[in-house]
Amino acid sequence: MTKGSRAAAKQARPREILEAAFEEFSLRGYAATRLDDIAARVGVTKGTIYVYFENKETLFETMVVELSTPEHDTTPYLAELETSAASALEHLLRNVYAEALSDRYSREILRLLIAEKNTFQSLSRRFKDNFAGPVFGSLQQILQKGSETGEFAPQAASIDPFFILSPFLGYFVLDLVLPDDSPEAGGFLATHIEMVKRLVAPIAKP
Amino acid sequence: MTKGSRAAAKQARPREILEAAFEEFSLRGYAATRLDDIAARVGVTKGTIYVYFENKETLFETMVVELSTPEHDTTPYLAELETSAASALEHLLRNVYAEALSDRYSREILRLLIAEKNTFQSLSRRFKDNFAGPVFGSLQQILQKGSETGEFAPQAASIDPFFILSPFLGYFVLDLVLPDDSPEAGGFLATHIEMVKRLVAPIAKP
DNA sequence: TAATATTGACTAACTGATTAGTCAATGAAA
DNA sequence: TTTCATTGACTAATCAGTTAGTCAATATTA
Repeated sequence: MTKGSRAAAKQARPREILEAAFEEFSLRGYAATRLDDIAARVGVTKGTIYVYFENKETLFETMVVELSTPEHDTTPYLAELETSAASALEHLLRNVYAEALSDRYSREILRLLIAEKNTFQSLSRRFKDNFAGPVFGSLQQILQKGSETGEFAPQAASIDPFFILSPFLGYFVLDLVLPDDSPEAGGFLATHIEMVKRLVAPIAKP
Repeated sequence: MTKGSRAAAKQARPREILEAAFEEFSLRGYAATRLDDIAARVGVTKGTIYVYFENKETLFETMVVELSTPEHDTTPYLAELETSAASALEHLLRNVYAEALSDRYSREILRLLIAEKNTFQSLSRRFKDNFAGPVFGSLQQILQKGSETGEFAPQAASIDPFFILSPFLGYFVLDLVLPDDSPEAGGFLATHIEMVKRLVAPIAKP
């Protein structure tokens, strides 16, 4: 709980509550989380939460929106695409992994979105619009351009962009469910890049 | 609700309750599901559930165990491995997809396991022992054998078996969260097989 | 076959615990 | 002294789990 001047405490309060909410919601899920526990984690009482948030539902939705990574910026890849489609592709993959691994919140929030998909459909839609959509779109452009210039095989343009990212999502989920069994991230990324390059490469049968 | 002779009704009751429990739990998650709603779906009252199941927790765990696919039989792949590592690999992938797509329950149960991983860790362990473990083990053997016989590149033996399956898991999860955006399964599987073959193939740079 | 006794799956109404949400009172900062 | 963020006791609703009692199906007897 933030002390100090009243103004400073009040200003810091919403973020403190959101972070405590994240811990509790990700531990227990939406329905099983008690607002009293969130309040206790901050060091205040439940009434205080209602000063800053309308109700439990709003608190949950705000937490997801505020703590999950904002929209993924895809302009760097498209710039790089002028030089080399292969390096734009590699760059995109490295960034997606880096972002997911560095972000303390996004993995658990993805799990919450999976868990609560029937209860909070609007959040899945948000995820799609802000993250999945742009990334898939850029991938599509990279595949298109690469196959046009002959850097990739012609068929590369018709690969579903999601396929390129699917090992990443699979890794993410395995690590969520069975963290002890998930391979080390660096090696996994290296294999992933290798596999994508071979998949889009012009044919050269042995 | 099953009618007919008392004996027949009693005999069918547990399965009816488990199927109703599946519908409610997968719709709302463990904590938000009401036993009254499960009972109403069967056409009985809550007390009846307690004739057959000890409590809510036991009902949930039994539902997952009874309705999820039993252990995956990997012996066919290992037999096929004598002939061709590549075809054993393809066969394994086709079977994993076929099993996941044909089973009305397994996709949603996987989602529940992801959602409840902190609450029902024992179920994740079961999933690992009965499904993930055997499949990863067979894959490991296929990669090993293929690289020994020269059918695959030498490095194939050091690929993490999970990597081979990761696009499948990614597909599964996307389809769970954003069903409207997931590619058609047949095409996805074809790309997956293609990519795995290229990944393990002996090097032949263009 | 008919009358009667027994069984046990099921119900309905209940209890007790839990928890989202409210609000009048408080007390510390300005 | 005034302000207002915070408290904590409160309500109302929800829901897991319990149990005394019911009644239709079956078993038993005559």
